[in-house]
Amino acid sequence: MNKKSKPKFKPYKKSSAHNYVFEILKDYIISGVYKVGDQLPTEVELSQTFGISRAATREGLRALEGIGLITTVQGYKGGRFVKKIDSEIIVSGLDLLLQTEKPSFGELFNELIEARIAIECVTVKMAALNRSEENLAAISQVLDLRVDSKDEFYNKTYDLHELVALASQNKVLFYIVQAIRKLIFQTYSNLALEDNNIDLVMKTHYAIYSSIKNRDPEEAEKAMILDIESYRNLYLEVIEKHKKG
Amino acid sequence: MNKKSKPKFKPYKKSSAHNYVFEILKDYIISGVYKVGDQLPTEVELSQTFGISRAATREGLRALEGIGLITTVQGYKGGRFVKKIDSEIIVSGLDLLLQTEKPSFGELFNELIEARIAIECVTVKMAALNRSEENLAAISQVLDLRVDSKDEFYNKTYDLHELVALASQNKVLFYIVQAIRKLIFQTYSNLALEDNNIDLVMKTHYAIYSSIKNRDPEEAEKAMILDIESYRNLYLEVIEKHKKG
DNA sequence: TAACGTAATGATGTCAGACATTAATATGTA
DNA sequence: TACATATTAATGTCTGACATCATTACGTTA
Repeated sequence: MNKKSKPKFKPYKKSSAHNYVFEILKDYIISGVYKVGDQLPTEVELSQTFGISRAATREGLRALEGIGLITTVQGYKGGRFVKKIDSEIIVSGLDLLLQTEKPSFGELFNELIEARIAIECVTVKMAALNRSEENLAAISQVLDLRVDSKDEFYNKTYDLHELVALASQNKVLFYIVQAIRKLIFQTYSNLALEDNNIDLVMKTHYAIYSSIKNRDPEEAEKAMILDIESYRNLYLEVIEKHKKG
Repeated sequence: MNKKSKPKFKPYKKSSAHNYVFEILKDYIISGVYKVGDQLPTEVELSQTFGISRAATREGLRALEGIGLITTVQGYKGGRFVKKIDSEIIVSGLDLLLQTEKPSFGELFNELIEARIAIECVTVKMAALNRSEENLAAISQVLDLRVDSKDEFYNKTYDLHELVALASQNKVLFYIVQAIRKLIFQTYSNLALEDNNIDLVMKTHYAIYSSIKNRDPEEAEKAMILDIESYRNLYLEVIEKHKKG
């Protein structure tokens, strides 16, 4: 949003000042008055328009930062900026939730993989039934990408599963799939995967693609299970080595 | 935690003061130094032990409040208290995520219900396979509860689906089921459901129970679909009336 | 004695105003 | 041209005072 055409805020009445800042700005962001990447007014401007102190304003902004709606940049050309809302804001919460149970390294991994199998088997079936031509083209494009390194390969994998979830035409499931996958990769990112199974994974990916293309939910599910299970085994091998080494 | 045996914090060095407060206290809460319901030291105490100002301390606390880890109580006997971490911290994020797409009332509802069907069909099958005797007893107990009012009835329903998800023995799926259900109920809580279908719901609930008891995943899935679909229809009727009225 | 009003208490909430820090940019000098 | 320095505009921090809120304690009165 252009800073010159900024909206006029009403000064606050009830509730606390900091909470008022939080609520109002949250509404403005959600309703799109401030869009992704936009800079919010400065602390001083906000406190003036709200008619409250800078300290209270900052507390409200800090809460907004906490829920992941804005980021803060210090220095010249700094300020508060509206963040892109993506599945990340679920990931941190899900992580907290699971950590409170204090599961072991392997336990958590298995539960996450099981959850992936459970949900992604559904999304891949839905994708086979509901996918558009655009969905199919996008998936095909990712499969055709030239892969030069192991890392690139796993990034590509990342995209494929997201695109499949997207093709299910269900946003709820799409975000949940994303969140679980992100959590897995961020939790176990320290594990360096071997690249001896790349051929297998490429086969299963192609099987997923073609079953979606052929609108064959049963085949799609089988391929998805194979794919995720092969991932699980890849990781489990490394985890085993990790324990021994 | 007993306030008298409070941990000694190291004064902060790098990163910002408010962020230090946020990170340290978050760690203390996650690692269980401060447990659910415990009162944190007061702002003044914290700022003294951290060696920073009250203002910076408050900002850190506000961020902790933002992510839902603590609550603030004003007045005598007030203070900051550690909140119970439950699926609520995903619900708000998921809500934000879905709102950004600006779906219509009915669109969102259908996607949420579809997601429920997708995931709860899996959890109920897993429950049929993995449930313990304790799980079964808990479900049975909820079914036997005397129900005096419509509201009570729907609370009971709430418990049943949670218990089934719990019986799947997968925490990830359990929390996700909880989150989706909470989001539905909080988004559509203004809709007063008719009670003319209670008999049907009780039947499907019993069917869910007995198929879990008999360790019959196929029957369990069928019953679950019936149950959620009947819910969907209940709501859709009301939504239709809502549009007309 | 019981009921009610009021003061004390201890926590968070708010304020004003100063100065520190940070990082991009502009400027000046070798 | 390249490098060092000053400027600038934002957030970061500090201090110390006062306001508000909600529980508890107390004291007065019917």
